[in-house]
Amino acid sequence: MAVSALREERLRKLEALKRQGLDPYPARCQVSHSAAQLHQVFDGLAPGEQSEQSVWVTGRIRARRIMGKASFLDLRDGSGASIQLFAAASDLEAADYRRFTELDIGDHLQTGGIVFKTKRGELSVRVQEFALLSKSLRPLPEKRQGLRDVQIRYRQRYLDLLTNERSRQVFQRRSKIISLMRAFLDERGFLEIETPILQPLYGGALARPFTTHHHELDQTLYLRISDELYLKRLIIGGFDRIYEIGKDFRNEGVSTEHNPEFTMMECYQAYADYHDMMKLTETMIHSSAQELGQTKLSYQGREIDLSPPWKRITLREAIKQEIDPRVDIEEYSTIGSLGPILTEIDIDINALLQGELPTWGKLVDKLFSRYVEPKLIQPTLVLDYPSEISPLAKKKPDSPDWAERFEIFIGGLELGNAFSELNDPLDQRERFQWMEKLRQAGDEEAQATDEDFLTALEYGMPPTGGLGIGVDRLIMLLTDSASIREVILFPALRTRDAD
RNA sequence: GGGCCGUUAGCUCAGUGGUAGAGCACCCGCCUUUUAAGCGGGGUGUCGUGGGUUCGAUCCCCUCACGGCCCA
Repeated sequence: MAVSALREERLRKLEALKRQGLDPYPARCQVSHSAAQLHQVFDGLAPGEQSEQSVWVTGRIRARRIMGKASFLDLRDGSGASIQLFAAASDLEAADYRRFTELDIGDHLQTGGIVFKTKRGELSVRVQEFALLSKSLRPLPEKRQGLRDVQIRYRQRYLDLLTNERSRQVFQRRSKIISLMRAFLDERGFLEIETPILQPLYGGALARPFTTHHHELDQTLYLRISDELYLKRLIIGGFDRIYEIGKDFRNEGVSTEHNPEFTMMECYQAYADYHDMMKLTETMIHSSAQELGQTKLSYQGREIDLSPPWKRITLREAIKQEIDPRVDIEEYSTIGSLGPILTEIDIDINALLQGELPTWGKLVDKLFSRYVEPKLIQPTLVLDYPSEISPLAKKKPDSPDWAERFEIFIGGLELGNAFSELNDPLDQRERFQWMEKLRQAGDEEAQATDEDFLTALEYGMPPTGGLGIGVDRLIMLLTDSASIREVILFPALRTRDAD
C-alpha cells in the first residue's frame, strides 16, 4: 500500500478516536514498571501462573497478534526489553476490546493489568485498562530484516535505533565510553572546561575551517578546528590539569574516518612531558576498555590487545621498517634528497603529494599516512615527528629538527596526537613565521599567527604535556565499526532536493 | 578529483525490450494462551531525475541527483 494510503488509514483511526472523545496525544501517563523491571520482578512465575500484582506499563507497540476474542501486543520501552500484553474480550467492554485490536504497530500505549505467565511461559500483562499515549501515523520498518538502507538509517536515525539492535548498542556504548573518559580524568584531578567554538582566528591543527559571520560585531568568525590554543591559555592561567570534550569542525572531505564535525577530547597537564602523556594515553584507553570488559578486542576481523605498555617506535624507524630500510628521513632531510630515494623504490611522489605544497614535511607526512599507518594494527605510539610539521610542539633538546610529539595508532586508525607543548614564546613566534611562509606559498592548512596566544605564552607557560584523542574513532575501535558514520548519530550527508 | 557498483511497493529484496513480483507490513473475513500466530481474500508502484534510441524502455545509451566501495 502506498505510504499515503497507509497514513490515511491511520488518520481515519485517529479521527475515529477523536469522535469518541479520546485524546490520541494525552499529556500525562501512568507507569509503575519498565518492561525490564517486570522481567526482573516476575520472571520467576511458572507457566500459567498469575501474580496478584497489578502494574502499569508504557511503551511502543512493536508487534500484534490479533485473534478472535483474545489478542496480543508486544510493547517495548526504553529499557530495551519487551513485554507482551494479553487482552481477553471477556475482560473488557466490547468497544474497548475492539479499540485494543485496532491499535497499530508504532503506537505508544499505557496498560494497567495483572502480571501473569502464559502456558508457553511468556511473561505478560493481562489488560484491564489501557490508553493510547501517542498515535503513530506512519508504518515502522519491517521487523524481520530491519532497516538496511544507509540513507534512511542515517537521515532518519530514529528508525535505525528502533529497528536495529546493534545500532542501539553502539550508541549506548558510545555514551558509556565518554563517561568513562570523564571519570578517568576527573579522578586524576583534571578540570573539565569549555572554550569557544566560534573563534576569530583558528588554530591548533592543520585544517581548513568553516567560516561564518557575526552580524552585530560585523566580524568573521571560524568554527574551531581544535581547542588547543585556548586550553594552553588556561594552563598559563594556573589550571594545571584541564580537559575538554567537544566538537571540532574541519572543512574537508567525508570518508569512513572523517566527518566534518567530530568529537575531540583534549587534555593538558602542567609539569608533564610527552612521556607522561604516553602513559596517560595507554592507561586511559586500556582502563576504559577494561570497564567495558574487553581489553582484547576484535576490530574488523583483527585481534587487538590493548594491554600496556604499547609499542613505541620513532617515525623514522617506522618508515624504514614498513617501507624500505633505505628510506631514512634523517639522512634524506630535504625534499631534494628524499625525492630521488623514493623514486628509486618506485614511489611516485607527485601522486603522493596530490597537488599539496611540495615540502619535505608534507612528503614525510603523506608517506607515513599512505604506507605505514594502515599497517599499525596493534596499539602503537609513533614518536618524534619533524619539527617542521609540528608547529606547536617542543623541539627535542638534542636534535631540534625533531619534536617531542607522538601519535596513537590502533587498528590502522589514527586515534590521537600529543606532545610536549612548546612553551618558548620566541620559538613559537618563529614557528608561526614559518607557517606564514607556507600560507603565502599557497598552503591553505598552514596555521596563522595568533598574537594573543603569543602574548599569553610570554607571561610564561609551565612545561606541559598535551594530548588529543579522536573520540569517534576510539568508539569505532571499541564497537568494531568500519565507518565513523556508524558511531555518529547524525553524520554529515548531502541534503537531498525536496521534490 | 577518478574508477566501479547501487537506487523497483512502507521495509527487505527478486525481475523482464511488450502495461511489474515475493516475504513482511497494510486492508477485509474467521479465530479465547498466541509469539516470525494461523487460515481465506485483496497489490497498494512516477521501477531515483531529465533526455535519447525504439512501434514500444523499469530494462539499452547519455545527463543529473543521492548513496556505497576502492583509488588518489
